Parts: sequence; structure tokens; C-alpha cells
Amino acid sequence: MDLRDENGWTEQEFLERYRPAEYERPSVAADMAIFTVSAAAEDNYRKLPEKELRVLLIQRGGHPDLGKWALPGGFVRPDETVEQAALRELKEETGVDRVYLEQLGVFSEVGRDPRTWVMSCAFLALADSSRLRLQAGDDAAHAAWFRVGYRLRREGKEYTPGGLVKKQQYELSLTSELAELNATVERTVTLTEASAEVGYAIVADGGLAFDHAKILACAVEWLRSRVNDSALAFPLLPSEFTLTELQQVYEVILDKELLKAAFRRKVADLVEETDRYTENAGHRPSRLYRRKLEALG
Amino acid sequence: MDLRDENGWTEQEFLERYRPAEYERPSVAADMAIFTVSAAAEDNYRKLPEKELRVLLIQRGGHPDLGKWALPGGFVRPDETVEQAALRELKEETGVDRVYLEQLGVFSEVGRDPRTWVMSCAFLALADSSRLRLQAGDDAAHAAWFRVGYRLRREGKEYTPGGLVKKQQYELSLTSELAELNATVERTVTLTEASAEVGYAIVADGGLAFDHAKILACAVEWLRSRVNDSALAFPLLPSEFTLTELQQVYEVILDKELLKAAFRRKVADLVEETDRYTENAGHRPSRLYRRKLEALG
DNA sequence: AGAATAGTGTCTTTTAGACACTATAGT
DNA sequence: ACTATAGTGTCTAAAAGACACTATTCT
Repeated sequence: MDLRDENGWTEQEFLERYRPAEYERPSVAADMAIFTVSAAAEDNYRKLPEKELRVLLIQRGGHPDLGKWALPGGFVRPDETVEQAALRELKEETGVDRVYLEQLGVFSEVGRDPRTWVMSCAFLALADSSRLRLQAGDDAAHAAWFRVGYRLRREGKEYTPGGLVKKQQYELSLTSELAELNATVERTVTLTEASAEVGYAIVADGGLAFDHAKILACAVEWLRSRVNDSALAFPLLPSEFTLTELQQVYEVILDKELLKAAFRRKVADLVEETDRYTENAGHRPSRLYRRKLEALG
Repeated sequence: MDLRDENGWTEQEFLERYRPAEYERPSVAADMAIFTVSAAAEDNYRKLPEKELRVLLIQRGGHPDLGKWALPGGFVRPDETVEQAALRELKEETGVDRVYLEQLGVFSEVGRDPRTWVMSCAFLALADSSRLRLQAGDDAAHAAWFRVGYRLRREGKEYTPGGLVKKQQYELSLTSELAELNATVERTVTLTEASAEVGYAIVADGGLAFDHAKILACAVEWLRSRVNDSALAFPLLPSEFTLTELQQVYEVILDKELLKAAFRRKVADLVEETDRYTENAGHRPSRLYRRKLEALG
């Protein structure tokens, strides 16, 4: 590039003279909501165990928010992308390295971290529970998989001049052997002629650190809104699975029962049969399926 | 909070002693793809003018990438969120302040800015063309609305052990009176049993600065994938519009013609009639509709 | 045999696609 | 009168919902 700027410099000359600006810079953390679907305990040998949606949380071992539960994560380094940082932290804290990873968004509310200017680049990760092994990180006193519940509790509309504001309070309940957290998040949809805006506010953090209740609410909503489009359920299952297991993943994410026949029709093109069946189930065995790679793009 | 950490400090004591870590920090820019739908010139007084999807680009007046075209944007400040930064920059550069704004994601590839470590938090904004007035910012030699084209040019699949890689080359063409840019972006979908990953790479930047061809490709794909769910089309229209105009917005985003009867059935619940009609159109006048606020959440 | 799930068939309802038809201001 | 769009009706095809029925293995 031989173009010269108003100082008569080429790009090369400009870069040699360039000194990072005096602007203040934020720390950027990659935090992630890693979900898995695991089987609850079942005493009746005949019945299939119920599936549960679970998310990994780590109890903070230092200030700020000492003792509260937080999403695993860490700061992004200059030699990596935010995705690489997320995968690195995930590997360090759970030992998993091949997961489905998706950006949720940047959470940058002023004052969200009392130490300094920190924005969080939040990720959603999905992993097959059979491949997980949990490793508590160095900064974590404890780590645990929490059962996730997310339900609408209250809803209200309000008409304003030229618009409509809709407020919904969702209860986010997280349960594990170590703790039971109940956070309340308010989702506000502001609708005007020209724009639409969705905002989240934490009404009660329920023992979750920073603004992580908000991130988790976004993560669950993201999951629910996208489970149908793409093949989001497969990363949550082992490579061979029954159609009932696949259906249970959908049901656990949507928190809603689906009809078997319709579900099977819908996923028919996404999977392919194997010759194998489940065994010793206490009832009729079930054919195992594989994800059909040809499908989807 | 009276909890004490391993040094015996309370959170207050910890924060008083806290010094920002020595970690290197990135600059974070909020860049945005602001779209509008405007009417092309039409010589036949009877015919409706064709609609065009347009995006605002600014020609860089300084190094690096001097002379190339870039998305408007600027650095995030410590006293604002990334959304506020995007809106502030938008206001400064276009004079618009009430727009639909959505996070697209963080683009953080190492070396994407030759000066220093800069990650871009990319936004998609939608605005009604009748309300726009363009103001060239201080750092911009020129600014212009570019007609956007985004088409698949080449596609290929490749089977790898345990997976499938699908590569698609899209041509992104941007046309204005000032310049005609043709970038090529490769979209790579990597599918394995456990995960799925979508990556973008710039094959040819066509005169677009930094990785902005990639951001624009993501923006157009985001628009196309979401135009149906939510009421994405309304921010692109004035408050009263004809159903044909609404349909044209969908068509211009999807780059595809839709059937009138089916389209009207689909949007019937999203709009409400007014008593007003278009006038002097050279043909039968058309009823004006308004967005129905009651619909959607 | 009985329990519990696997898997299929079919009827109904809803939604989308296709296309033809009528209606009407403006020149 | 003619043009170009506005707007509706209807047939068909595809997808989703509902539900009943048969099949099968393990205890």
C-alpha cells in the first residue's frame, strides 16, 4: 500500500510510529454457560430415568462475590480469539475440549464488576454428559452441575405514548447437592413504532455472582428459541442414541412434552439408523440412531 | 457482605486494595452494519419503484486501510455499555437515534487490526430510510449508502474421518455512486458427531477495511435467518405503510419473491388497518397499515 | 403374564404454495 | 379504455397435532 495519509506517511510508516492510544481499555472475560442433559436417578427398573438440563457453576473462592456461584470463565489473552479463550477455560475447568460453542453476546453494564472495567463475552456450550469429567479449577472452592429451571412467574403489559412495554418476571432455579439458588430476572420488551428492544434486569440474584443470572436467562432463552432450527440437540447426546433420548433432550430444553409420532416425523431426516439396539432395559429395546451428517448445513 | 477471603479481608477491604491486574487489555470497538430499505429510481410513473437493501459505509481517511470502506463505529468508553457506544456512534455519524439494534457478535481474530489488540463488538441496526440524514463523521473522507448483494457462488462438501466440512463461497457486492466493492467470503461449516462450528474467512476483501466483509456477511445472514420470526421488517418502514411495501422489505432481505396471498395471510396478525390510503400512484390506491403493538413479545 | 416403552397408522387441523379472479385510481 | 397494482377466493400440498393401536423384551 503506497497511499499516504495527511502527514504524508505510508501505512508502514504510520504503523512504525503508532503508539496505543491513551484510551482506557476494558478487561474482557469469556464466560460460559455449559449445558448438559443427564439422567435423574430412577428407582423403578422398568421406567426410563427422567432427563434433566444441567449447567456448570463454580463457587467463587475469592472476592468479589466470595461464596457466590458463577459461570466458569476467564480473561481473554492477546494471542487468542474470544472463542479460543472460552475453549481454553472450558478445557481447564471441565476437561472437555470438543463441544458445541456459540456466542451469546457481550454483557457490559457499567459497574457489573466492582473491581474494574470488565465486560463479559458470554458463550453457550453444549456437551454430552457421558464424556464429561469435572475438574475444579484453581480459583474455585467448589464446582457442581446444577439442574436448571426457568419459568415465567409474572407478566404485565403497559401502554405508553407511542409504544408498549411488556415486563415478564422469570424464575431461574438452580439445584445441586451443594446449593439451591433461586434468582429472578425481569425481561423487558419495549416496543415502539420504529424499534424494539429487549432488556434484562436482575431482580434477585439468588446467590449468583455478578450479572450471571442475566447471562443464564439469556442462555436458556437462546436454547429454547433455537432448539428447533438447527441440530442443537446432537451435541448433548452420545454419538449413538435412541429417538426417545433425542426427544427427551428437546423436552428438557423446552420444558414441555412433545408427541412421539410428530417428533419422529420431524427428526426423521436428521438421523440415520444403526443396526444396534439398547439392551437390558426392562422393556422392549430401542433402535440406536446416529446423526445424519448429510442433512443440514 | 462480611465474608472474609483467605487473607482475612472483607470484600470492602479487598476492593480498597485492588489494583487492576497487569494483564494486557484489548481495545473494544462497537462497529455497526446499519441497514435501510430505499426505493430505486423508476422512470415509469405507473410502476412501483423497486426496493433496495442498503448499508452505510465510511471511507477511511487515515491509516490503516486508508481509502478502504469500513463500517461506522468507534471505541467503547468506560462509562457506557457496548450498546450505548453503538448508539452514540450511530447518532454522531448518521443523526439517527431511534433504531432497532441487535448484537451480532464479537470479532476478535488475532491481528485483525495492525495497530494493536482491537476486538470489534459488531451490531446490526435497522432504520427507516425516510428518517435518515447522513452526516459524515470527522474521521471519514466520505460516507455512502451501498446497495447490498449477497449470493452463493460456489459450494462444496468434503468428508473427513468422523465428520463433514461444507464450504460455501458467497459474493458480497456493495454498490454506490462513489464505489463498487466486490468481496468474497468463505463460510465453512464443520460438522462432527459432537459439535458443529461455523467459521467465516475473507477470500477477497474487495476494498473493505479490516475484517468488515466478514461482519457484513454475518449481518446479512442474520437478517435472512431472522426476518420471519420476529417483526424485523417494521423498523425498516415508516409508521404507516402498505402491505406491498412490507412484502418488498421481506423480498429485498431474502433476495427472493414471495406470493402475495400467502404473505398477507402470514402478516395479518402483525398489522392493523388505518383509514388512510396511498394517493396519486398511477393505479389503484393501497390501504395503509400500522404495526399492531398487541402482537408479539 | 404384566409392565413399560418402541414404533406405526391414520384422522384432523393448520399452514404454506399456487394461481386465478375481481377491484380501482390515474392518465 | 387501459395500465399497473390492490386485494380476495379457492384449490392443493405439506406439516403439525392428536390419539389409538400393535410390537417387543425383561422380570
